[in-house]
Amino acid sequence: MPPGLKDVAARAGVSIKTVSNVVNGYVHVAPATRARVQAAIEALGYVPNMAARQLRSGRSGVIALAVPELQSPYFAEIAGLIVQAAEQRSWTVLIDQTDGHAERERNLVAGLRRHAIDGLIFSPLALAGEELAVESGTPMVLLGERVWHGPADHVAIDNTAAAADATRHLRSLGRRRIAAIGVQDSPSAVTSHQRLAGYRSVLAEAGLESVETPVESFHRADGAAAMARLLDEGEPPDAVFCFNDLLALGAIRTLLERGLSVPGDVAVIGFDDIEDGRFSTPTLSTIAPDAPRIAQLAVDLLAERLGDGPAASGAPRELRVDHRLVVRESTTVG
Amino acid sequence: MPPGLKDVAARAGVSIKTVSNVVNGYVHVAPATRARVQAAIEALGYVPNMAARQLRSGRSGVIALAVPELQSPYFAEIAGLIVQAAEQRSWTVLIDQTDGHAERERNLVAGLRRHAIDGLIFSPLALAGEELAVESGTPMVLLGERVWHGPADHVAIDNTAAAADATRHLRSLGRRRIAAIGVQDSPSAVTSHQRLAGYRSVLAEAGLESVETPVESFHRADGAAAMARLLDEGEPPDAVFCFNDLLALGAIRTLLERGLSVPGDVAVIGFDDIEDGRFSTPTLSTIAPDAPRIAQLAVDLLAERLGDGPAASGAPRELRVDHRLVVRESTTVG
DNA sequence: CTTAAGTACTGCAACGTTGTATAGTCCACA
DNA sequence: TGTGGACTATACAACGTTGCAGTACTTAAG
Repeated sequence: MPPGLKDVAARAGVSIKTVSNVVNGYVHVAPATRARVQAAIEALGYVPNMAARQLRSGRSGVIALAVPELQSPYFAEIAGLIVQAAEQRSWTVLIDQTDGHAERERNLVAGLRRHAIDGLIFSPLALAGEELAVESGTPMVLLGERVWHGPADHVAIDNTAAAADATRHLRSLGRRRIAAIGVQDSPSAVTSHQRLAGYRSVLAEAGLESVETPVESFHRADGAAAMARLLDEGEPPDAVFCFNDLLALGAIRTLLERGLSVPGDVAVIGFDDIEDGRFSTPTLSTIAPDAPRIAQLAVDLLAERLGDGPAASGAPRELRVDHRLVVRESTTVG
Repeated sequence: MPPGLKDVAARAGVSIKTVSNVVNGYVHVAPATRARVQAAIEALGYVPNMAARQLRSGRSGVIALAVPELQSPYFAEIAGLIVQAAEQRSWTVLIDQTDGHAERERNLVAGLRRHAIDGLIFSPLALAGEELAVESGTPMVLLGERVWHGPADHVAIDNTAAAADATRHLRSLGRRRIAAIGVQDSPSAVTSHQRLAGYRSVLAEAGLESVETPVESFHRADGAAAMARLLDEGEPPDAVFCFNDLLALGAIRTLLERGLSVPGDVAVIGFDDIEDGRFSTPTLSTIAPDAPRIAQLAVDLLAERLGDGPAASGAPRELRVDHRLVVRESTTVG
């Protein structure tokens, strides 16, 4: 019972199509007619029916963003930024939480929502490789490392280089027993693998022994538990590179709980530059990816694929985004 | 070009309507026919077109959740929980970030997306009172205090009582100069007003002077700045009640930076029980609302309004959710 | 043997929108 | 005076789905 073009047309004394033309800003409408139609629109409070529009055009104006979890500040930040970037194109963003479940992610890639969304920005956690390469008809942009030569564009920082930067920074403090927290075995844990590779390369270069601590997931509790294990078994480290900030905050918690000083006894660096790290005690050194740029590029890339222009169907592209080392108290001695 | 009922019908040798009947689980379909149709559906990979369905039925299967910002861990958590609760009813949740802009919130309430969503769960920040009372045709559930006798259901904890609990806890430590951080003047800042009321009531009861510190917004940086002002001007407090956990974490940061001990010199309590507070140093005492229940109730309430049952159009209801005091290191002396 | 009720299936119209085709008017230019 | 073009407006047909009405057949009851 909300008013449709029909009702507006009746009130303005014109045809349905003329109202449609006014709504869509078609140029060849007489000013007087336009004014009359506008008035009718205002009066009735007409709002275009998106379902009907989509049915005709095949476009919904909705893109989906799939992230492992919103609870994680990094993903929440990315989500916020992507919503903002999408707004410039007057797209609506449907945020999908996969919880890292492979099944859920598979459904997304298979295009279960095919008809409802125009495109997908996807930060996979459980899936990698060929599984992502399914061609679903819906344009997709991947966030995070390209893991296979699938049909999708992707945007990412150079994880390996960034991890090397972080490790090198710990090295530059003169630390000799540098541990890593965040190792994951699963072949799909690409982020972990790449950060581990960066870490290893620097240690190998320096001739230091690598100390690798596995985690279940990348939350504070995992970091705290991993740190506890590190302290209980064998020689304790004098520096730790955590594969994200949450792990680092958990690790710091354990260290302080045990009466150790950060960075005095153990220097800690994280990865992501979430806001927590700017107000924690000690404040957290970290690798800061250029998140606003990641969001902007992801949306732009999707826009190109969605556009009817020539760029709509080129080869998948790989966009690298800058990162920088942010030194804070957790690695500042003296 | 994705297959439609038409294509399935052709392949199975039945009418379009029969396919529709199979898809919708209509009972009077011969098993043999059903099987044939199912096979055709599988073979073609048919997926119902939601736009067309919505056009016919008026229902989209999408509800919107509007929160001030996803960056804030409390809202991120609520969002995640609501998505889960909605999933049980196979609803999709469209998350909308208002950034606390009044204009954006007004648009939501006015039903700008009217056609695209079946219902709205709304956590208002900039709007209050009559402005929320607009009848848009789309069922709405409010999160947070009922602020006016509008046409919407709402779910909330007893903010004032919870704030009183927090303040009483500080009082029970024997503290005498108890400050509040998070005061906001704006008439729409209902949350702030209610927590302030709870705080004041306890101080008045105890005959203590109330020390009220205003903030721009509820972020860590605001808490840090407010704490700094509190320390610079006048007699420093020996306890602080922050109106949310982010403010508290910011305040703690400032205290530690200045060499004060928490809770030794100043005890600090927050509000929301976000994960950060469980791993910060010191860990943060707080008021924990029953967030899963808030989410579940909000979705259930919306479901009732959306249902065609008798409960669809009763008087607006007000649901109270439990909270509890969580004591951690930031208020544990000795 | 008729009638009623139940089962299995089909056809048509409609949801609200927009692209295409078309028709009429008015002006300018040769 | 005719002809092309720009301008204004309209009618019609789809997009994919489902509600309703209806057909044909089967079974049960009177």
